[in-house]
Amino acid sequence: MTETLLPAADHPLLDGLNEPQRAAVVHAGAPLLVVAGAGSGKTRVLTRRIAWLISQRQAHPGSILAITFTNKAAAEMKERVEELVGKRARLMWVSTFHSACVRILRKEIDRFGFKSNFSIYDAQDQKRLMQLVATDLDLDPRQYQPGALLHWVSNQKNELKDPEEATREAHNKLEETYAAAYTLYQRRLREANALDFDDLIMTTVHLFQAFPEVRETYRRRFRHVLVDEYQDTNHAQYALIHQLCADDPEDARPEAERVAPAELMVVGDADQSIYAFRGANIRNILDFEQDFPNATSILLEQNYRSTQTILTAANAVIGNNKGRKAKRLWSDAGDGERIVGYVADDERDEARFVSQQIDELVDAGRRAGDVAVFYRTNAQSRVFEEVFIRTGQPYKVVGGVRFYERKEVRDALAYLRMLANPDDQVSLRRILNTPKRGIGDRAVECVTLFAERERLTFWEALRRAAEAPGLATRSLTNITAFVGLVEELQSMVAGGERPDVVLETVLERSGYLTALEESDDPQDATRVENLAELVAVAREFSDDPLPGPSADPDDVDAGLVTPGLDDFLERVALVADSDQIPDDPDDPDDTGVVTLMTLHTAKGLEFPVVFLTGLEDGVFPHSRALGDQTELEEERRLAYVGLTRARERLFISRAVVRSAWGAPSHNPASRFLDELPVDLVDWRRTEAQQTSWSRPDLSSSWGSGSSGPAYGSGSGGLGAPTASGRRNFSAAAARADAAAKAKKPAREIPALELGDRVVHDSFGLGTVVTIEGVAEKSVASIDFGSEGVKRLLLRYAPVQKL
DNA sequence: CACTGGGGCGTTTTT
DNA sequence: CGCCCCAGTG
Repeated sequence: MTETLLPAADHPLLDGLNEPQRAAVVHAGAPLLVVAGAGSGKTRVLTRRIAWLISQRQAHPGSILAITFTNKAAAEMKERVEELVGKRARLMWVSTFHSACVRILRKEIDRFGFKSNFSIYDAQDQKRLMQLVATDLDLDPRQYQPGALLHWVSNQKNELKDPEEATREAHNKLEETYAAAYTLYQRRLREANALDFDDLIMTTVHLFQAFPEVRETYRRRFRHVLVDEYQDTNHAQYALIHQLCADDPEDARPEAERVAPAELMVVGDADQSIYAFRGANIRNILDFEQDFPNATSILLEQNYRSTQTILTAANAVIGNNKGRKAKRLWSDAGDGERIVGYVADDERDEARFVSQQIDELVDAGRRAGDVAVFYRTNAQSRVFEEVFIRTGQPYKVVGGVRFYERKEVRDALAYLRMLANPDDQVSLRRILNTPKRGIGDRAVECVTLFAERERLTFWEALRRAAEAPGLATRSLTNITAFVGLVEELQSMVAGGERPDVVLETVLERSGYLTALEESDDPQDATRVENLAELVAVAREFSDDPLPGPSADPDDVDAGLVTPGLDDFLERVALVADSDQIPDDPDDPDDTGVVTLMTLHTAKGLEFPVVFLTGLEDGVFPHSRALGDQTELEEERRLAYVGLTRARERLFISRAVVRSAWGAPSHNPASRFLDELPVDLVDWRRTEAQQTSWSRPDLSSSWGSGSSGPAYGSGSGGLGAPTASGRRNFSAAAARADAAAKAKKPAREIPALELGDRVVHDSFGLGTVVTIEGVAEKSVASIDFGSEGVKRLLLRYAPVQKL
């Protein structure tokens, strides 16, 4: 199969590539595994290969399917390929597994009795639905928590097991109950014309299995399949790829008549597999050569990202994992600077260290946007935020409390989802009485019973609520009004109105916006703003044409269609955390902001300066992984991912004492620290240098070597030690302490006015929204941005006017 | 029917 | 410590 034009060695698409990279780009024929170490230029290889396929091997762009991990990665890849080969690139399918499956399912799922406007249920929707299921089955909520049930269900789906199979395989009471919950859960999903995340993949695979002609259609269509981050695929995703790209064992036709399978290239790095907890199967990449006979592999070990120091450290750590394929990253960028280490007294001290280092870096000419701070769990971001606010360091947290998880945003989207798919029970129930319109639990109960008896969907039952027995007249009136409202809105959607217009109308006509505006809860002002933001998102989305389903291959622009409500909902359902990363990188005018994120979110990214924080046993590696070799190795891979994000400078830190939910605990150093070669790390401060004995005032209350905050000379400024280092404190003592703290200043009440900027000891920077009362009794509502709006009694609140 | 307050929980990581 | 659920009251 290699009679394809031998690459002219100087072809521009091969410019600046090393030998294995070139080989991957021009490879033709057999399935190819590219084992791409961190920073080895795999994105470059992927984009160049796609461009090569199109321009050198005459592949039609529409015959290319490229799977990436996030939508953002997909958009970037598409853009880069477009730069190389022009607008035709738009016809490619570059997307996540989930988006690709949705696209297929919208077209084909009617064969399974779903309608193509199906809803996509996220974690919260799933939980609600599972709660309904558990109630229906009379399950003891303590023994069978929705979360645990869903976890089990998710595993079944990732293994492609439908409820029947799961039921057959249940061999004890527990499993039988789980299987029963799975069965009913799937039935409810179907009734709601909804699929959850895992269903998107599983259903597509089942569709291909049940309808060979459909599978055949896509096998014919996709001549080239490329999968990024292959180490993080689960079994269902593997099966999907296999259906598209392996020889079809069920195809009985003679060899000559069969469609040759697509050319497959997967790219990945087993050392960066960090999603086993959600079903990713590291075996997919390790066994690639068995799964796809006569596959070849190419190893990319030269790293173009980091200094050799950073790579040596990363190699050393990952080397402690058993049974991995040998791979050693190297760089010719030189050693660079040593890694800087710091042992902090507590998490606050750690954050202060990070902040101070960033200051120094910025003074030395570094952009704040070059810096990222990583941590193991989202909760750890908080103290960094507090300190950054105090020091005036602009930052951005990626992930955490997400925009799309806010109550008001979810309410608004529930309206839209219910309009697009009236069977969507979860969304419908959510907004039925939001804002309050006098349809309470009693009424809902009546309608539910009526629906069950008459075998109607919940929506149908609402429309025929007049026939429902036991419904109060007032409830019926309210329901009728609601049904009228919905039908009116539905006609808008049916008329093809733009998503942003629909959204605005929904917010107006439903009274949702008015309710928020009239509310005296100060948080609701922020909610109005968030909804305005959502409208803006919808508007931007509506303005941007999408590639249509039946694009004419020869006229790229003819294939573009105006996005509809379904498209908008789909986009919103499938966004990832890392899709929201500020993408400034090289704007010289913009010095950017420090980025904070979890290690998981950091995958696939790189930063000139990286702070890897919280390196403590119990934090990272996480306590739940400590007793389990497999999980510990996954944590180690996570460490490897973190280390290899750094281009030039790497800082590592830990805190001796860390307070988790109010209670301080003393954490030993992370075992990963012991795995770093000692000569690579410049420890600016070690545990031995801590001055824990310097606080005689606390000697009576320290149980086991807790050290109070000991500030570096001169840098203090935080006054007396707080209670954070103490342990064994009763709640009463803590309260008394807080009271004393509040009383102590006996300070005057700050004279605040609307719009004043203030700083609060724990909420940080805020803006005064309202003022009520006078003197001793004056209460201000202050918007603390990500912390929300707080009502504070100014006499006590630790706020200062700026 | 709506709201409030107490009590009991629990936390990894996320497409 | 903060969230969510439930019970009791206006």
